Amino acid sequence: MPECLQSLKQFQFNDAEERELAAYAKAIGHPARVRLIRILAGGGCLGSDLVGQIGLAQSTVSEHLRVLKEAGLVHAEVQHPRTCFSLKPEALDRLQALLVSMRAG
Amino acid sequence: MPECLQSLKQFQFNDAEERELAAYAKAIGHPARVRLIRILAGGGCLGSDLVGQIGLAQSTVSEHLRVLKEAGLVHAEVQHPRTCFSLKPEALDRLQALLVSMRAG
DNA sequence: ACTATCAATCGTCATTTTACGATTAACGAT
DNA sequence: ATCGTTAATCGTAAAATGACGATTGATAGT
Repeated sequence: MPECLQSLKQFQFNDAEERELAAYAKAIGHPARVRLIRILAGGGCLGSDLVGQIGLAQSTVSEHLRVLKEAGLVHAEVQHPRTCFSLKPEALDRLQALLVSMRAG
Repeated sequence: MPECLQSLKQFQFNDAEERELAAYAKAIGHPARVRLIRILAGGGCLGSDLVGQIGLAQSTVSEHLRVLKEAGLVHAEVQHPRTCFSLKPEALDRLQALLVSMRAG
């Protein structure tokens, strides 16, 4: 019997929060998307000079941005033919809060 | 010309850190793994009562645990035929630090 | 030696993700 | 009306992921 056997306490899970955290994490879980966030965190937004900053095809970058948008981490404001991308800081706040609460529970 | 055009500043990227963050996030990016972490954060560790707590097959839970181990988030100590799983808090610390530094950069 | 137990691994399948080039849509400027 | 620019979308292909049941390996107990 391992001494590490936990007291089998009742966990009250919060499905919604768990899935929320997983969704944020999944969105961030790619180097290209981390870099995109990193750039957007650097202030304001900019069209797809983003494409230049990342060594990927335009369509691929667009797809990564779509993922980030869908996860609610990034906001896009179309001003044709450009689109302005910006970080949604409140989403990162939320993510950090979820991380903390997962540890403390 | 969108007023949000950023000053095109030189970003000095830290590839290694970006990939590190992405790897952590990717590992957390699944509800089942969030739940596993959540349980393990609740103290000590326990064999695969984990399997019971999560509505998935033993082999599937084992695979999720493997992912978490590989990402360095969880530690496994084998005491045959059981294995004790435990959270590595320093990994979560690191993750949180990376998140912060990504925002500030 | 045999059995029971538990986690890892294997083989398989369906789904999702990542990436690309090509095309399309939406405008501003000429 | 045409052209250029920019981002989204489409079509496609390769790879990775998630899930399962079945099998295996490693012990402790009988």
